[in-house]
Amino acid sequence: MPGYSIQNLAEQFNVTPRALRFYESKGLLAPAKRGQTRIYSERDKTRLLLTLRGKKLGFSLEECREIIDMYDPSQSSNTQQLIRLCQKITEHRSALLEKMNAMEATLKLMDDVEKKCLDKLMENSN
Amino acid sequence: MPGYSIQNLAEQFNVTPRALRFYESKGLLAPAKRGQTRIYSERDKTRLLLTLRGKKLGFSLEECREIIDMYDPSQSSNTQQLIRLCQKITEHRSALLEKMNAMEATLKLMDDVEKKCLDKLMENSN
DNA sequence: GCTAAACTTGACGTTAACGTAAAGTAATAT
DNA sequence: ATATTACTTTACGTTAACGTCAAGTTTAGC
Repeated sequence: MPGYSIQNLAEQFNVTPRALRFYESKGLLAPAKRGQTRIYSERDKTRLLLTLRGKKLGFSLEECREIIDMYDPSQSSNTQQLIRLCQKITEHRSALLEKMNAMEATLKLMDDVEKKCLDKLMENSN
Repeated sequence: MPGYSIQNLAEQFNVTPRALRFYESKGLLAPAKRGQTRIYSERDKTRLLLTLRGKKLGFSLEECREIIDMYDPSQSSNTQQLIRLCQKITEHRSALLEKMNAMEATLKLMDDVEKKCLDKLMENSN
């Protein structure tokens, strides 16, 4: 019997069931239902992974949904949609590259501070 | 006459004066005052840059403040504090590296989707 | 000296992303 | 059969990060 319970999936990703229901209400997940009970598929699991990944990068849930929906294979698209998708990817990529730059600048700063810090520690131990 | 007005600094970074006052209330900025009027120094400007950089990476303002305060040169520290700073840097770096991983995975995904997208477009044009 | 523009301090409003509590149902264990 | 446990929906509460007035003050131009 495939599929995960809400509690199970929540534990796998270290989030609360409430969060999963909330993501569903925002259109990020769409679990099947046996009666009232939610059953999460591999597709849901993947979308959850992508959602949390997006969050970690500072995207809003709305932005996550836009991205994930677009990339979802179930969107077998016509030429117009494919072109639009390519455009969107370019867009999203440049947003990511901006973040990448910010990240590298921050890492560099950290290295500098660490270096100065270690230097001072050497002095202090003289 | 050195220093920037609130409006000027806000425009430089494309944020609102309200945001700058808010950041000040959260301890991220500490502009001088000529009477009632705020005057922002280069130090304030740098701290603002770091704040916005942190935000872009998905850190909260509180986290930004913690990081920036710690790295601020005005914190000429004793041995204990220097050791603590080194530890914190290591911590922050691993948080950043996690984000970096998420970012690379996302870029990879984008490349894949783009490739499939272009393939389909080729088919469609046959 | 007066007006308009830019600044100030409250204080309340708003959106996102959930938390939490209430009240009910359904499956499971004893 | 009943009690515990896991699930459900509904709804109000909360925090972060500002936005948006309102009401007053200070500075710059004429």
